[in-house]
Amino acid sequence: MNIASLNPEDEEAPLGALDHLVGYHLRRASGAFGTDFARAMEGTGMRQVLFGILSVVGANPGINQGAAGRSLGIQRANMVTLINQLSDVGLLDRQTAAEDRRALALRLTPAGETMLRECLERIEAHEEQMLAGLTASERRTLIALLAKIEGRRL
Amino acid sequence: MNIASLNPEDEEAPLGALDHLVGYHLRRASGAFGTDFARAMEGTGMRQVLFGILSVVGANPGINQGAAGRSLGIQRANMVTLINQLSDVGLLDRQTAAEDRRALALRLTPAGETMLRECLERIEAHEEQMLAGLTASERRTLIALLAKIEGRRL
DNA sequence: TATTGTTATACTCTATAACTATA
DNA sequence: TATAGTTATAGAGTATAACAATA
Repeated sequence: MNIASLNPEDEEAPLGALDHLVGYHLRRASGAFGTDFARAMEGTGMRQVLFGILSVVGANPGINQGAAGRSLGIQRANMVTLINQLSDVGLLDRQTAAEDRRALALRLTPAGETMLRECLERIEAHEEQMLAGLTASERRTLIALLAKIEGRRL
Repeated sequence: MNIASLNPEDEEAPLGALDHLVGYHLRRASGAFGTDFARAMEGTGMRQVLFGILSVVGANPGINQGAAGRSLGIQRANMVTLINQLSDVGLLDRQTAAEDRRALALRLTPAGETMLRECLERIEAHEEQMLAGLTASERRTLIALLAKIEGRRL
């Protein structure tokens, strides 16, 4: 019963250079979060992007579709379908903006407010589970480091 | 000249609850890395997934297609197309494994070795740029924290 | 002219189910 | 029966270009 064969098939194979790359670990960690997020949202119809929109609109009632997208890094063209989806299920209300008749002002419906609140509860449990291995201080550090990286996008 | 209007359109709108969620910041940071990775790889035809495969195969010559996928979190079915792409451009060699005629043993071609080496150079510059705001110690911390999170996937 | 939202489109990544050939 | 690879397919995220209405 040898501990490791030359061609490892039971243990995970070493990753090579990849293992030292921040980008790789970001991708895997983000993917793991995404998968568990989907599981946590089961039955609600919410996804990461859609919840993001609910959150921003909830925090900025009457915000323009474009501005909401910009704050989330979502392109104009892609916002259309996403807003349609939220509107179609009655979570979001869109009306031509009074000051600028090109723009659409977004607001949560009462159902949208409820959905935001209920999802947030589930998400907090999901984050708690995904971050169980990290102390409160480590979680703060992690967010701070990630925020620095995001900043470099713009 | 007021600092912030009630309906912010020039500044970025606040994100609401989203801003305290690790999952959100992971997604944005990972996306930023992905975009810059693509820019850094321009002209090579390499993408994050494909480079990952090159790296693992390079570190484990003769590894089975399935084992390579498992170590990267890529499903069997999706490996097929990816390996085809690498094989089609002559970066990767696949041969029926001697010990198990169901399996395919993967190896880098000389061109694959070169591609791996050259991409790695570009990637190191790309990571350096994306992480310019972080000290060496912060980078180590970040990788360590991310690794803990990934572990929770399996 | 520039901007808001829209349509059309295409590419990548990921996921599931069913098949084949070997073991 | 189980495993390695394959095929087919579908959903989701993101990207670009071109257009209409409004500013």
